[in-house]
Amino acid sequence: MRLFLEQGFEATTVNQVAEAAEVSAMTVYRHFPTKEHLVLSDDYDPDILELVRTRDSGEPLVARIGRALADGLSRLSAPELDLLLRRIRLMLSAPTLRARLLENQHATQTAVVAALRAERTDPDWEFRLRICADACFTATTTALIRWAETDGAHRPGELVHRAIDYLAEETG
Amino acid sequence: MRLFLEQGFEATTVNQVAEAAEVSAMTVYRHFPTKEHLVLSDDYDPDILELVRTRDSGEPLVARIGRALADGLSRLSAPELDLLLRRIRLMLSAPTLRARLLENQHATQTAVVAALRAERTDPDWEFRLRICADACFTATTTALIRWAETDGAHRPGELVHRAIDYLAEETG
DNA sequence: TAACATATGTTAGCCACTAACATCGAGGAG
DNA sequence: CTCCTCGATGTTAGTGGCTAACATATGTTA
Repeated sequence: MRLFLEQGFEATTVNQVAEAAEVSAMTVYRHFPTKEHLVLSDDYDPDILELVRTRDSGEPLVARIGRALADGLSRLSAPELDLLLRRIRLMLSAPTLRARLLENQHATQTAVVAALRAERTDPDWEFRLRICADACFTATTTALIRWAETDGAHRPGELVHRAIDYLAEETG
Repeated sequence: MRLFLEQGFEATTVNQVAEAAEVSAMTVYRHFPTKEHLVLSDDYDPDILELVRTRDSGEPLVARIGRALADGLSRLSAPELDLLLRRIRLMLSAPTLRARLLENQHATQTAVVAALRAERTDPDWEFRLRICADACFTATTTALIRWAETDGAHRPGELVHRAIDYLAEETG
């Protein structure tokens, strides 16, 4: 992270990271499948799933998933938020990173869908789930980007709440 | 496209594409910035923007953008749909392609936001726009994926309409 | 005909990433 | 204590995406 922030993501080679970590480049690749994974670890999934599962299943899906994500963010500690902020800034600077993040987000969305899939048996239930989960995740990401752009002024959980509210207002 | 479909995206080298096109690899790179761009051309943007702009600005945002996307898809000809279907299938098979598509989608979303930004001056108007545009674009993509998974059974425009409806039903 | 612009080819090189094999250290079996 | 095994690490060589620098050709304009 230090090297990436100092020199930029693309300008930093994996060899430099390996050198700074006092290991060989091969070792880096054994622990992180790609250079992007050095930035994006994505270990929030279990918490998110737990939050979504324990919510009232009577709520509309968007509220249920969206509020879960917002609440999850609200619980992060200051240092966790700090790391998150740095990651987002990096992400905004390197297109390949942004692409990977979107893919990560998609993976988490898939996990959420899998967790809720069994709740109903309507033929289109999974389709419905995917639509709503996607809307919530992209809203969250957009809120986080706004958070980074405004230099962490507001609380991220609050921004996500607002994003979900906007979505509700603009849906006829 | 032929080589990619025959051998898979990752197994096909740019050199092979160049050879099949009877040009040098360098020429390929001069026309397509990356290997992924050989699959993802993304020239629908102008049509989408036009459709969104000419819609009733009194509609809620999600309906406005979502219906525009659905209508745009409904207007595609059979060969265009065929190409689209092949692209989506390829995309689903190669993670790096999926990542790029999500990035493309984000670029289009940015264009839509830029087109509608001037309509209002509320402080959060752009934020609101981004949230809604994202929801509509991911819903469209999810609908298209479902379309590809069911082997083009339904009409894609219709699926997108349904996706937007679901989003409305599940937003409280 | 000459000058120029544009498209293409060639070569060499960087860097992310992989495969194959060598090495080394910690822990268990005897 | 010794030997063996196994897991983590290093080394080397290579593939393939992508770029830069320079050379060549082809068509256009003066």
